[in-house]
Amino acid sequence: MAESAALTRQEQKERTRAALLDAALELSQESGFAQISLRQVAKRAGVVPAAFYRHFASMDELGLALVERSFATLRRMIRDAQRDPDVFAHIIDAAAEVLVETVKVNKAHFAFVARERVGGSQAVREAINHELDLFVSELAVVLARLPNIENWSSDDVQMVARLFVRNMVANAEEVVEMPDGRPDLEAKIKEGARRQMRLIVLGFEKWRS
Amino acid sequence: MAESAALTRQEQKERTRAALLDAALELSQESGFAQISLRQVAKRAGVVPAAFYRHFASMDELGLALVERSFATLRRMIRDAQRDPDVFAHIIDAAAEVLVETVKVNKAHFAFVARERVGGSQAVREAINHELDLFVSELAVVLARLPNIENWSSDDVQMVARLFVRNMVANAEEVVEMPDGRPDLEAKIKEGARRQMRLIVLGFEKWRS
DNA sequence: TAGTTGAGTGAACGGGTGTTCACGGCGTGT
DNA sequence: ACACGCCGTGAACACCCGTTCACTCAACTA
Repeated sequence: MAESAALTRQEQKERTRAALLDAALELSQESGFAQISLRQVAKRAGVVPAAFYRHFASMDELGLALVERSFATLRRMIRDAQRDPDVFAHIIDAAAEVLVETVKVNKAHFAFVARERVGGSQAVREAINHELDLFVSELAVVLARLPNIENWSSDDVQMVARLFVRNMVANAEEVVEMPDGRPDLEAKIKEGARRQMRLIVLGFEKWRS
Repeated sequence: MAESAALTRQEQKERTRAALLDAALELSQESGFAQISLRQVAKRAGVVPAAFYRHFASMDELGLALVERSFATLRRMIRDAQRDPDVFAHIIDAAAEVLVETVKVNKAHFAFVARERVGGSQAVREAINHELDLFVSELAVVLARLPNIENWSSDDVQMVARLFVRNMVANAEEVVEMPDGRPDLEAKIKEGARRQMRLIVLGFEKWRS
């Protein structure tokens, strides 16, 4: 059975674990994580159901691991975007662009987060909302340095950050629901996101308390 | 003829149907509509599983009936609010107030819509998103008559309506997730919704194209 | 090299699932 | 007063589910 190279015990275990995570993510795209079964996941991963327990104590635990993995890619998206000088120059156009593109590439992860944020088990829901709260706070720090905002109360900044993240999530949901190979729809979503953000930013100047 | 007990055949049937709908709504509050079973619903409704089929061909069909029922209460909320002269006078404060109060009273229906909008079966999801699109269009008609908006393009008006409905849905989700008997949290959500709407409205004046 | 460890196996269990079917009983139209 | 129609019944079916157990056998360790 030695295909490529001899695998150490640890490598093999990690590989199976990853196969289980991939299988679960894949299956949950079709019907939602909450409705897939341990047996389906094991089967798709090419493993007997009992072997599942060598890696996770329950489907809930696997779900939490998936949350972590999904938010890791989300954070990477933000980090990469901040490094790009074009993004800072035309922040709104870039944000819409980056959002749609990244969601398209990591569709499975975003679909998982969007769905399970409200539809999942209690534990998974709480984990996702906690991560999103962290995300709002991170964005608030960035926003607080913008010209029109620098002397707002921190409550107000937090509010605006929530407004943005909320819309980001909603736009991500739209991209996820979007059928493949429809560049027209994609452009429409991008344009919609851009205009919504511009409208919100326009309100910045006149805001008081 | 008999005033108290005797029920006509039709009345009795409708009563069982309603019991099934109520049972499903109740159970879906605890764990989500997609994870409850036909047998659980029948049991809670006080009926044998096979009897279910006298009223619905499948759980999916029952789900669609629930979507209809839930949006009926949502529409009633808007209709009632428009009749109230106070609402037109202080439109934003009133909207936040009405939203939170109505969601609190009809928690089950809003929870159902919020969850199944993204987490439900394909058919249920599509039905809900269709209803929400109708709702956006209705709101767009109302918004188009506002002073700063009256000569916007219809695309722009639709965009703003989407922004509002999106936030309404998100705020409704928050109220639904809110534990009972926490007037402080409730006030916070209300205040957050109010400020978000004010910020968006501020952008109206300066909007072009 | 011999012994230990632990990832993966295959079978078995008890229980919940959707769906079907013949049947009983009661409101109903004749 | 009678026969019909239809809602609800209870049993049966064939599945799929999560979980357990003793097991194998290859990678590791001493």
